[in-house]
Amino acid sequence: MDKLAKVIKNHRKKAGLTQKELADLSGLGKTVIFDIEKGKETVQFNSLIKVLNALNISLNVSSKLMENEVTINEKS
Amino acid sequence: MDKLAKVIKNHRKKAGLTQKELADLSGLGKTVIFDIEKGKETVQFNSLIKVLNALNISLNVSSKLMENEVTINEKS
DNA sequence: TCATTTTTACTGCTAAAGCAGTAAAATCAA
DNA sequence: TTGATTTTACTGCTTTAGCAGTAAAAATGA
Repeated sequence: MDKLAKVIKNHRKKAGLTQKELADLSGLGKTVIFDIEKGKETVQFNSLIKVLNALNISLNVSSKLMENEVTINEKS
Repeated sequence: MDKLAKVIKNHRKKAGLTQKELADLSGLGKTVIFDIEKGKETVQFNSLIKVLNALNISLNVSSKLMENEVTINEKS
């Protein structure tokens, strides 16, 4: 979860956004952005998806039982 | 989100688990398992991770800004 | 250095997620 | 078909995530 936090913070920085700006862009409150980047585990999956979409980050699942990886969110 | 629901349901079936069994295995209530497989978007990220770990499904992020994909949960 | 911006952290409050219990509907297996 | 299992769906109840507001700490930059 900490890894995800770092990825998100990194992308936000590279996009030149403040936490507040990312919050507005994602349609969320600033608190959640802060919490996510802090690595808080108990956030809504929905909130995470909104942030990932705003930052154009793909979320994928894979396993030994699957031939191909599957992308969960729709932004590329 | 619907895609994720199908992946999870599929893996559960292949593992020969009922929703209740997966719930216990994940340390969650049966309601959440049902909700997740129904494609409910407003579930705790934490809950999802627990289910994915129980089913040995990797959750990964990727983007154009990243060279390599990053795995979020620790189970392979 | 000093002012401005940003981040971190805390506060109640409100909305809702998660829970077990129950029961009907659906699925499965003998 | 028939009985047992599983899934779907709904019920209150409890816990808590998310919210804005505020302010201190940290970072930025002129």
